[in-house]
Amino acid sequence: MTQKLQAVRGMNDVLPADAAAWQHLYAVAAEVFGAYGYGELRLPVVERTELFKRAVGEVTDVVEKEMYSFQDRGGENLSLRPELTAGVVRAGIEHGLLYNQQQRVWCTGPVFRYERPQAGRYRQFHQLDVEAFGIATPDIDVEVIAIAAALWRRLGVSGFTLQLNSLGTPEARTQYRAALVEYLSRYESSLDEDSRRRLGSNPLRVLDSKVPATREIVAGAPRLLDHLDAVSATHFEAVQRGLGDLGIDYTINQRLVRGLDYYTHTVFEWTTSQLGAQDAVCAGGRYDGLVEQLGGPATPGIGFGLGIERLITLIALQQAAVPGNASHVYFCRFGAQAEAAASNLAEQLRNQQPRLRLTLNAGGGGLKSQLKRADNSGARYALILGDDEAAQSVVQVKSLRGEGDPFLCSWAELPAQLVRLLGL
RNA sequence: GUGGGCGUAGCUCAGUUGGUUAGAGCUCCGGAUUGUGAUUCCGGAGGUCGUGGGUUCGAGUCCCAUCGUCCACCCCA
Repeated sequence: MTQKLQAVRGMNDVLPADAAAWQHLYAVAAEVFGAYGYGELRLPVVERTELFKRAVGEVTDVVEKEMYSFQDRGGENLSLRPELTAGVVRAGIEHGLLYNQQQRVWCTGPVFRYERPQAGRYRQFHQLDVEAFGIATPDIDVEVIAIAAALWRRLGVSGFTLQLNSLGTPEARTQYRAALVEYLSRYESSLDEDSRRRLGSNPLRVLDSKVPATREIVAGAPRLLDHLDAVSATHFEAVQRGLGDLGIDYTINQRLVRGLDYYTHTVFEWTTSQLGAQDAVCAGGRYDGLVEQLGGPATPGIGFGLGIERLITLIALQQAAVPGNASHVYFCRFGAQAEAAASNLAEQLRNQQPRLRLTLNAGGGGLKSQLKRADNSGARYALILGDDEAAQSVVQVKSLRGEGDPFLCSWAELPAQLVRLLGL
C-alpha cells in the first residue's frame, strides 16, 4: 500500500498565515519574562528516560504510557521530553546554577506525549515554561502566578479562572494520603476501576475523578487543606494574600492535585471555558523536593507550563490583536532596464530600512497580474517601476488600501517617503 | 487505550431509491484598446470521489478492512 506522505499523527505544521500569532506570542512572552528578570534557558528535546521517571513519577500516566521512548544506536534509553521542568532542573544541577543561589529562568519548545489527539491536545505540542529556584518564601509563588496574569494582559486575552490549592509539605501530604486511603478503602467496591487502581498507586488522583459515583464518595472525603501543617497553612495563606494585593482573582479548588508527582505546597491552574474539554491553558506549582530528588542540593522551586497551542487558539477565538507579518510594499517591475533597476533599488531600501518588509515581484507577469499579486500579498503600497519611470529615475507609489492617490517619487527620496508613509 | 461523527477540486460543500463524459461557490490563471489591483462581465485550469478489497451488468453512492481527521472519555498544557 502506497501511503501518502504526511505529517505524523498529532503533529501539526504551522503555516505562514498562522505563524504571525506564534511570533507575536513568543515576542510578548520573552518581553514579559524578561521584565520580571527571568533569563532564557535552551534545552535539548531528548533526555535520558531515567530523568523523567525520577522527576515526573514512575506511576504517572505521562511516564507510564505517553512517552516517546527509544534506544539510540549506543543502547542508551532516551525519551522525547514530555514536559520541560525536568530538563530545566537537570540542566540547573549540571551547570551548578542551583548551588545556594536564586535562579529565575524560562524555557520554551516542543514537548511530546503519545495520546489520542483531540481539540487542544496533540502529540507534539509546545510549552512556555517559567521556573524560579532557591526561593522558599510565598512571595515567589505570587510572582510566578503574576507573570502569567501579566502575559494574559499583554496578549489581550481574558476569561480565565485561576484555580488554587495547596498540597502541603511532603510529610503533610503523606499523612493526608494515609487518611484518604483509609477513607476511600471503605468505599472501594463503589469506586470506578481507574480510581480503585489509583488507590494503591496514586490516591490523590482519585480526588480528580470525573466519575459521578466516585465524585460523590470524594465529596465526603477528608480535606487536604484540613491536614496541612502549620507551616504549609501559613504559606498558603500568604500566597492568597499576595494575590489579593495584586488584584488577581482566584478560586480554591480542593480537588486540584495535578498529575505530576513532584508538586508540593502551592499548585495552580489557569483554566478557560472556551476550549472544550482541554481547558487548562497554564498550570504549575511548587516542587521543593525535586532538585534534591534528582541529585542536586536541596533547593526549593516553583514554576508553570503553558500550552502554546491552547493559548494561540484562545487568541484567535477572542480575536486579540496580532501584528500582521505581511509585506509593507510590493514592488512591481517590468521592462528589462526597469527590472534591473528595481532589483538594485529594493536591495538599497532594505539595507537602509531594516524594518521595511518589501516583496520584489519575481516570475514576470504583466502589470495587471503583478498588482493582483501585490493586493493579495496584503501589502499597503505598491511600487511600480517600468522603463518610463526608470528613464526618469522615479517610481510610482500607489496605495492599495485607499490611502491617497498614486504619485511619482524619485529614487533618492524613496526611503524617506516610505518611512513617512508606513510610520516605520 | 475506549466510544461516536466525518473523509468528493487548493478551500467550503452539493451529489436524489447505486445508472450515461462527477457539480457549485470561493480561490487561482487569462481576456474585456497594447502599463494599473481589490468591483463587474467573459473564458480557462484544477478531482484515479482517503486507500485497499468485496457485492453488482453497473458504486462517490451498499458491505468489510485500513489510514486520516474531528469530538468526547481518559489524560493533561
